Amino acid sequence: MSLNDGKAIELFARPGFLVRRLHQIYVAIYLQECEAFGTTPVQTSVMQVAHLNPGIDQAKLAAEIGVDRTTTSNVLARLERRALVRRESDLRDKRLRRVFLEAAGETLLAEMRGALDRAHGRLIAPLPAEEREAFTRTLRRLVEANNLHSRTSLRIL
Amino acid sequence: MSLNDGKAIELFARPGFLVRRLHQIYVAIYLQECEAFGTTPVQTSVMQVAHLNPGIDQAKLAAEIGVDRTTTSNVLARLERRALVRRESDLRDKRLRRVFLEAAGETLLAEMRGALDRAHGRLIAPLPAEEREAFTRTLRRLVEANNLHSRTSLRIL
DNA sequence: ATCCAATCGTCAGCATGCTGATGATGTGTC
DNA sequence: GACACATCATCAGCATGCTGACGATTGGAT
Repeated sequence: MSLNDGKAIELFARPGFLVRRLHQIYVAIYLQECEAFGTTPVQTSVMQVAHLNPGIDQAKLAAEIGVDRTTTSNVLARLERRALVRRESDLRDKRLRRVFLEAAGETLLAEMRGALDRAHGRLIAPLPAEEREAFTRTLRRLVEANNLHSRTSLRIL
Repeated sequence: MSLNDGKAIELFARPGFLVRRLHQIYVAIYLQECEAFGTTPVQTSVMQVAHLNPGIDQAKLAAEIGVDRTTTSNVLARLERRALVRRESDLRDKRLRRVFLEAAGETLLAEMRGALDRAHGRLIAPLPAEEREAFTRTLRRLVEANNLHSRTSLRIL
């Protein structure tokens, strides 16, 4: 049984199955390209959001990347342990913990830039150059249209 | 900050980020549609492969769905606990544990058919009907081309 | 016959993700 | 001012995924 023998067609015609597998593949590619940095894809997303939004609270940060608050909290704890990120309780609203990217985090993010570009590039490299942009746009379209289906939806204005 | 304000464009132009998010969304849709069955997407894939290949060993089953042996072993243990699946040691090659879908598993799989179709359908429903097929084909193309990048590659003849 | 390399299943350990629950805090209403 | 309700962060618990390691077994080479 293989990709090409009829029996497996079932699974390989399923967009949900293929998306799971493609995600898995992206993680593998990322880990190859970013091995030297010891980070994960989600950790990188968290740092990017913290870079662009210094002082954002955890719940808003979670909404930016579409990960629930619990997971985000855990990811931040790991980044904080490595001193890439800092969390400060808000003095006015004591429920909030505000997130800041530390200097070490800024440096790391800058150094990762090339590896990150390569990782994303390799994922769609098998497509003809003229189809890559369209594929990414279609992905984005599906993500935006289906956004509300998952518990922690991305924030959309 | 939102999907549309320039700052977030960064992440939303990244195919890797979008694939992670779309996978997350598919899981959420699956769990809505298949809530009554108490299964996960991977458990369903395992059962489908066991249905089509009675007596397949765990390693080959893992390769069929692109999940590593350890995870597959855990998934099978859970399915076995629910008596949906049975594992038998091979008498000739004692390293192997052969997997069989139990009658209860066959029944469940049959009952899930409609919900599964709906789940996969909803994922690509936001696309114009004439683009859905092409999108799924592109996904498959990327999965096949990048297959070898992840540790547990899918078996390809 | 004996060693060697490969394979299989499992273990420990870690990182994403989810759920439901809880405690602390804010906000709005009356 | 008191009360209900919402929001934030975290906890426990579970399911996917990965890595590196291990013992058991197999098959091939010598």
